[in-house]
Parts: sequence; structure tokens; C-alpha cells
Amino acid sequence: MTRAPRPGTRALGSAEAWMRARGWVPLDFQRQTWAAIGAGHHGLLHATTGAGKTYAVWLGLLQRHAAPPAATGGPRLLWITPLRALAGDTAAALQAPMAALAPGWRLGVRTGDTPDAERTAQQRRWPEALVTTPESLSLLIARADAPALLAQVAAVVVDEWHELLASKRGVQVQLALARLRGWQPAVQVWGMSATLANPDEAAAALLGPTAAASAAHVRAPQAKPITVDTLLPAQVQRFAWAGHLGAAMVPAVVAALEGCRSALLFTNTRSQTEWWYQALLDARPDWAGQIALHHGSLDPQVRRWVEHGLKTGALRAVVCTSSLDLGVDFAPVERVLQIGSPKGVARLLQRAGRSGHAPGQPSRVTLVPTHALELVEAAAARDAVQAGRIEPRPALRAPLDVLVQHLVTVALGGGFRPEALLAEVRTTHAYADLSDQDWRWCLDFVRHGGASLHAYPEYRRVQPDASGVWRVPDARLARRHRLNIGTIVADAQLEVRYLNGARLGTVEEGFAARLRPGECFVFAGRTLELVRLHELTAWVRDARGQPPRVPRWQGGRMPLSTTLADAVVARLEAAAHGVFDGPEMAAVQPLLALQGRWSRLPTRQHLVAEVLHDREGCHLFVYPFAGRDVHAGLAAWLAWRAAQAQPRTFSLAVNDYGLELLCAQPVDWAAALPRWLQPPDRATLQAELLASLHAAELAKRRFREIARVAGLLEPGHPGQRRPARQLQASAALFWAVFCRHDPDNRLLHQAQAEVLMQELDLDRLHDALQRMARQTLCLQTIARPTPLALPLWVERQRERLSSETLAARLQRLVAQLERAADAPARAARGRGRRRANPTQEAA
DNA sequence: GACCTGCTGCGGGATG
Repeated sequence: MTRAPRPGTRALGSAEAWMRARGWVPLDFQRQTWAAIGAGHHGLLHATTGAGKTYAVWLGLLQRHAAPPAATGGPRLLWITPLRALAGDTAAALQAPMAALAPGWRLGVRTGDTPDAERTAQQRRWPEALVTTPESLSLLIARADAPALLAQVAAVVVDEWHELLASKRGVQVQLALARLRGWQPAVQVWGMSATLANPDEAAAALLGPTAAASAAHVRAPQAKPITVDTLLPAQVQRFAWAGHLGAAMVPAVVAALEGCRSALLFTNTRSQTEWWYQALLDARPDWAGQIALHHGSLDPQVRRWVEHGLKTGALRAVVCTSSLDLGVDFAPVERVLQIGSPKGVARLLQRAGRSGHAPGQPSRVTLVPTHALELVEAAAARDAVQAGRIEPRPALRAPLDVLVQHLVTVALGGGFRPEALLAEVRTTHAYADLSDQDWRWCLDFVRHGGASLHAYPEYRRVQPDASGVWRVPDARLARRHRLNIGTIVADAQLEVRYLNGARLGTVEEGFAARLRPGECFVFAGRTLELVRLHELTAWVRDARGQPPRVPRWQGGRMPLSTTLADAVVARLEAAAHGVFDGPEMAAVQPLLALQGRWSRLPTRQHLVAEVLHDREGCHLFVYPFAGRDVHAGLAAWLAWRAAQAQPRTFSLAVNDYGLELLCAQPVDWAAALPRWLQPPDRATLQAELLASLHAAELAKRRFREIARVAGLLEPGHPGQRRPARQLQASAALFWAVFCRHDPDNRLLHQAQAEVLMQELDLDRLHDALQRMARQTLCLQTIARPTPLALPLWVERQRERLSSETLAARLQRLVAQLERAADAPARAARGRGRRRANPTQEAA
């Protein structure tokens, strides 16, 4: 016979006793968590990865909620994890405490990976504790028996909440939690998150604005110090070409790897991962089998194999992308290296946390600059880490596509009455300010398909029945909706397979489409020859000889964060005052000194712009340090303003530090720039931005995602999803129909709003302009590209020239610049604009 | 010796 402890009992079967029985002394933050849970609070536990936080929350919830298992009924405790790959390990960790504190309880895992047999077994008798994903939770809510099934949920844990917070997946979780509270108002919610700059917003999003006010915030102390150091290049170039691979750093990285048993090498792109894996193998052929690569386009089986190798310590090093940012605890990883810019402080901390996982070991991350200016970034990143300055993760507001999906989900899961559901939806942070009009529009959209689709029965997805409860009237629509649940919209992928059928992974359709049969590319660490493309598969064989192309995936954009960019400017300002602290700044001093000599160093008070006249025309370089997305918007906007004054054509280039505008005709920037940089009010800025960019085209692309989430597109069957080209075609059709017959369609507005806010980052652009207006504009006339200007010059040329032509031109230019830099300053100024023939000048 | 740039994440359910 099993005896369940009464809620709140502290004697036998308590969290404390369980830990002591294992010889562990409970930590303060664990006791605080148990106390807060015992007192019935909701809460957020801020802690870095590690088993300590799992025991804090799980033991606390078991202690409070364990009760004798019921023969029928549904899960009592839900554990939400953003990664299905984490679900198994999590379940394993939860098992032992549960066996002790809730005898007789069973633990289940339910994700898309759960085998059919297990699913049916779960449905015969639901496990008391269930580990699941946000998507699978929504699928539970979409079951006809959901109200009965989920009314017994006493508590929910959301793990890695910071990962979900700023995305539509996070909004999906908010809506699901509101639904659970609707059935069981007492449901206790706890989140676990990495350190955040906006903990209050994170709590409001997780718990709802009302409950968040009284929520417990428990902070686990930083268990171990974090060290940020840098591999210095043997020689720092004054004229870096905006490279990103870091080829020069291969020997230093090899040396670093020789000294340690296991390491993770993080890169920023998948193709860079492939490149580095090859470079390491070329340098150390004897490491074959001891190193591996890992990224999101590799076959899951390959990825599992690599993860296993890391866990067992069989691998010396793995080159990876963010695909290993989260995941199983790889205890043996000794070192973490970050190749190229870390882009943000939170990212860097996350990656640093992958090392020194054992207690007492410090976390250490070594930055490997691939470009001279990244030395400044490295010093700045360390400043920000030491000062604890981390990027906020803003929660999304009111994405109507997610709400539309939720309406159909709830209609399936027992149905709803509009007034009651509106009240429930408004308890969430995302929809707290949802207007009555938007709500009515969403209701109408799921009921009739809105103004333009009412003729099509498949868009009459939800109907009120005789008693006024809104339900999905037809089994086919129900099935279609279940297949469509979720907010992740991926690009079209082609499977890469050997002729014998072995799967290697996936590449984007666009990349494969550019390859012809017989051409070679590097993928999954091998050089492959494309034999043929058929359906959605690229058939390949091993290739020898031919120079390969490394696949380029489209991927997301990762602009330098404001937090890190500000830290970079602070370092440049110090340099402007002659302060070069630390090894990185000492190494990059010659480059910065030259920038100061030929032009100026940007500081917080000084906005530096440079004007250069040469054979191409008139170049303007500006360095706002606002990240590449903002610079792209700013460059287009500035060019548009300049063209309003007088018809002109510009070529544009941007990077994370600045932007370039080139015009064949002369432009009097000194007179015009201060005027054109005057920030307009937000509404004008928005209107001018939309006018200056191909905003309609951008919004149209964005709309594909929204149409998918809102359930307008026919979903494929799992395992044979439809190719994106087809998705795009139908999304384009809806776009055209709505624009023409239903211009007030809220989803069109949402597409435009998402482009403005997320792709162009209007807020950040607006802030940047305000800040620039407060700075002193220092317009320098320069005789030749400065160290800050050269990367932008290269960026622009790259689009026009083949890489050979570009390399040759660059080599000439850099040789010229080097000579000018070495010549005494007076002589350099004297040579001015004369375009010297390098051979003459050398003689 | 060479500069090729952009991550991650999820996913039916009922019946035999």
C-alpha cells in the first residue's frame, strides 16, 4: 500500500529529506524555491544550466502536489521543454525524486517523437507527470476530452523560458497556460530561465500580468566565475578585409585543442562549421574520428551520434552552431571557443556555460577573432560580461495569427463561448490589450474566412452550435488543424542522400537549385558530387578533384546587439583617449591609431562620417554602431532622402559597425548630411522607411509565415511536408486576394508590422537616429579608405565582382594603403587623391 | 594564404 504525503508535509518524503538521503546539502536557493512553492506562489527561477534548479522546482512541486495516483484522470504535473531532444534526459532526472515523493506515480514523455504504442498506452492511462513540448501541449488542448483530461493539472513547469519568451512559441505557451487556468484556476506555474535583463516582463508573460505582481523570483547564485579570453593572432592587420572565416587562426586553434580533452567550437553559420571542420582535419589528419561537426541541417541521427560522442568523451572537439547552445549536459567539455563575433552578450554567456559543467570548475570561453576589429569586440564583450550587462528579450505583443490558431485549437478542445474566451485570452501578457475589434475580426475569420474567403467551406473552421458553443464542425477540418499546430515555419529543405540511400542531412532548396549535376559541394564534412535532383532529394556520391562549393544556407540574421555595440563604442572611446587596456586592445592599437590619424575614432559623443572622392564617385561612410539591420534601414532611408532633394542613384553597403553610400555624381555631404540626419517623428520615419525600401516585397515574404500559422495553407502530412515553393505560391495567392478584396485583413497589417518591427527594427532605428542627433557629427574628408571604411568598401564590391577580380583589386589596394600608412603622416597627406600606380610607387 | 557570410526550434489519432 502506498501512503502519499499530505500537501506541504515536511517530514518523511520531503524535498529536504530526499536530498539528505543522497548525502547532499540543500542549497539556499533550493530551500527558497521549496518555501515559495509550499506557500502556493507562482514563480520564476533564474539560474544557469545545471541539475540544481531541476531539483529545486521538481522536489518542491512534488512535495506540495503529490497525492495517491488515481485510476483514471489526467496528468497532475506538466513539464514543458522547448527541445524534444531534452525531453528524455529531463524525464530521467525527474524519475528518482518522483519515485520517492510520489510513490505509484508514473512519468511519461509526449512529443512528436513518441512512438504510437506509447501514445496509445498513455491515453489508456495517463501518466501523473508528463514531459512535453509547447506544440504537444497545444495538441493535448485540442483533444475533445481536454477539459476532463487537463482539469487535474495542479502545476506546470516551463523550462528554458528565456528561449521561448521572445517568440511566437512563447505566445503559444501563454495561451495554453491561460487555457489550463480556465479549467483549473489553482494551477501553479513555475518557469526556469537564464539570467535576463527583463525579469519582470518574463514573469508577466509566463504568469499573466496579474499573478506576476505577487510572483516569487528566486535567483540561484552564479555558481562559478566566467572567464572570457582571446586567442590573439600572430600578426594584426591594419587593413582587414572583413573576412569572417578566420583562416589565419587555424594554427592557434589547433594548438588550443591539443591541450585539452574535449572542446566545443561555436561558429555563427553552418557553412563556417563545415569550413572549420575541414580546416582542422587538413591541419591534423590524425584527428579523423576524434572531431566532428554539428548543425541544424545535419541528419538527426548524425547529430545524436555526435552528442553521444561528446557525452562519453569519445570526441576531442565538435564544431557547431547554436544547435549545441542548449541540450544535454556534456560534463566532459573542458573548453569552449567562439569563432568570430559573439554578436551578443547573452549568446556568449549561454555558450560559455557549456564548459566546466562539473561543480567547482569555472566556465571559460575563448574568443577567436576572424577580423582585426573583432579584437575590440572581444574586449568589449568581456567588459559587458563583467558588468553583467545582458540583452533584454522582449515578449511579443498580440500576434493575431497565433490567436487565430488558438481559437481553432480551443474550438476542438471542448469548444468555447466567445465572451468567456475573450476574458481568458486577455489574462495573458500578449493579449492583455487586445481590442474588441481585433477580437471580433479573429472570430469572424475562423467562422467565415473573413471578407474574401466566405465562399470556401474549408475556411469556415469554427461554428457556434445551437447552445452558443463554438466548435469545429467537421472531422476533416479537425485533422487538418492538428497537423498545422505550431508556430515554426521552416524553409524548404532537400534531403541529401547517397545513391545507396544513406541520408546525410538537408540543404536549402535554393542552394541545391544553383548546383548542376556533376558539380561538387562540401557537406557533412565530405566533398560530394551532385548526381541528380529528383523530387525533394539531392542524390550524391563522394567526389574527388574539383574545387568544391560550401553550401550556403539562408538562415536568420544576427545583428550585433545594442548592448555589445555600446560596449564596443566605449572601448573605441577609451582608445581615442589613448587607453588601450588588455591584450586585445594592445594588439589592435596600430589599426585604431591609424584610424585616428587618417580620420577619427567614433566615441559616444562623436558620430564619425567620412567622405572619399575617387574614380568611382563620392563615397560617404558613417559609423553609428547600431547593428547591420538598422544600418540597412538607415542607408536606404538616407539614400531616399538624398534622392528626394535631387534625383541620384546610390549603391549601398552595410555591416555591423556602419554603412556606405556611393554616388557617381558629387554630393555636398558636409552641407546636406546634418540636415538629412535630422530625425523625423516616428510616424514620418515609418512612412519614409516603407517608401524607401521594397517594403511590400518584404511583407509579402513575411506573410507566408503568418498565413501558415493562421492555418490558411494546406499542411502536409508529417514526414512528407509540402515544399516551401508550393507554400510560397499559395501564400502569394492569399496575399493577392486579400490585397484586392480584403485590404483591411488584419493578417496583412501584421505582416507589415512584423517587417517594420522585426526585420527593420524600427524601434532600434528610431533610437539610433535620436542618439545620432545628440552626437557631434564629425565629417572627415579622407584620401583613401580608413581601417573602418575598408570592410564596407569590400562589402559593396563583392556584389559586383567575381571573387578573383575582387581579390586582385583588394590586394592592390591594401598594398597601397599599407605603404601610405607606413609613410610619414605629412607625406601621406601630400599624396592626397592622386591614384598612384603601385609599381611606380614601389619604385 | 587568403576573405566564399548569417542560428535554432515543432508537428494526428483511432482502430484492429
